[in-house]
Amino acid sequence: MLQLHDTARRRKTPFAPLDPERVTLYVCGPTVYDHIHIGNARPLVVFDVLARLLRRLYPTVVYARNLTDIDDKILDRARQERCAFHTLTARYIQAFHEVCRGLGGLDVDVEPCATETIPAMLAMMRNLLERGHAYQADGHVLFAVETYAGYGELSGRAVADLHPGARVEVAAYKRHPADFVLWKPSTPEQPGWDSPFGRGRPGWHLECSCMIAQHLGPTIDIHGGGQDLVFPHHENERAQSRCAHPDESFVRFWLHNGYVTVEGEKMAKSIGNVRQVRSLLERHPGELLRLALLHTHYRKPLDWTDGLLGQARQTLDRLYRAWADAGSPAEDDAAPSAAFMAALCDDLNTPLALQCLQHEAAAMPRLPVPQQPEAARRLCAGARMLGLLEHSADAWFHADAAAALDTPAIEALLAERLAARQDGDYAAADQIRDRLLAAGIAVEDRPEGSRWRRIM
RNA sequence: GGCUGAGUGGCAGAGUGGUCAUGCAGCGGCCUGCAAAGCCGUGUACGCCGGUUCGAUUCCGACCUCAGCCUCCA
Repeated sequence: MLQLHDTARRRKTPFAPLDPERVTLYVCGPTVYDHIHIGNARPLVVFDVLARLLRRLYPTVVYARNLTDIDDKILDRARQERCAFHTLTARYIQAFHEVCRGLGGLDVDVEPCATETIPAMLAMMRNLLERGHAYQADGHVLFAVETYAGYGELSGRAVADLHPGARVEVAAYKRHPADFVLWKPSTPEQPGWDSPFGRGRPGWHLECSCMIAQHLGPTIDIHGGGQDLVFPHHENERAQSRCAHPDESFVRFWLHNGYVTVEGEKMAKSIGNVRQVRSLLERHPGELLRLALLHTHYRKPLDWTDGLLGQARQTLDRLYRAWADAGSPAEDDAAPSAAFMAALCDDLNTPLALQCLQHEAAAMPRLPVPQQPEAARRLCAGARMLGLLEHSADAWFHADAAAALDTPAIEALLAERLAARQDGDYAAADQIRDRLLAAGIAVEDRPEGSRWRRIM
């Protein structure tokens, strides 16, 4: 049985989809104005694992992740770079897709863009205006938070507790300081869409509400995102969607992942410690980054350090080794162990699930040989739900990641070493081994012969 | 100030009202020409103060510390 921590209820709750034949999942995707960093990647990886789990438990899962491709940050950036906003977004959408591939198949079923959802946004605004939940002022369409009694329920805030203007001056045209923008006017040089409210562009919160309604339906099972989106983004989404569709609950389970810090500090451009996924992928396999992100429970803070990557490397090497020693069997329909599934079903406890895999890997050599392939298939099935063991062990250990020596050179040195060993010239053999080690190649002598692997 | 979350052994990180996390690092052993890998064994822990309890790291309360949010940052 699957249970998930729901932010609105503030506790783990047994999960059952509205329609057991069609589970719906929506995750807030990136605003495409820059390359994504490791903090952005955390929800992508976490909810990818959730999607893989759901796909195993239910016949159909529809997973949507949006691209916010119209936003003031995008416009600012495009102005700086003196290019059209869609040129900028096209570039970063492509970069985003490359990173998704690098992280190992962060595939979604639907990937809507905000700019393709404008008609639905106009319709929702008309709806909210008719119902009296929105008003027009100074070229804007604004949502009136005081018309929705449930405002603040998700984030646990009372409207009175908000300190509006704490960071940003309140616009004079707002009826209530907490009112937020659904539609804002564009100047002639800014991109905009013609509408009954004048030429303008949508507010951020409205985009997500409409993409959800259009692609998944008025009420979805799970909405995920980073913890920082709880307020105001998700609180506002919830308010406008519930007011536009009063008979619908909008989202049945809200899931939020914790923040990523770098060496104990907040990741920020001003500190200069932003870890872009693109750069990390140049130095590390995607599976390593995945494992590092899944090593901590998704709701907890995660501190990104070099030690974390080293640890992930150890764990993955161990899994690959155990799997390879049992013949690297893999079957698409193999089932993970019950313990592994129980861990994932308990609010996506990936650290515990990884422990299960490590147990299974360690127990493998002690099993009678005929049972080993089945155990290895189980291990692989679990690992692949986490997006791990997707390569062959050979490719994993021998990957040519800008190493000092290429594979033929390594094989030649190993042949030379073997000859020295056979001659009893261990000094020469050890010298070659040291040379390989200095080049990042570890050698293991096994009964059937020497084998090698790249180390970090 | 308000809201939300977090504080576990040298490090990372699960879990639990009273016997085990696990991995890395350490130590001892097996294996090895020596290593590596693997295996076996082994030590160290639950922020602080109270309360409930036969017994609390686990439940309750206060406190301390850290992080995030408080109008558009995953």
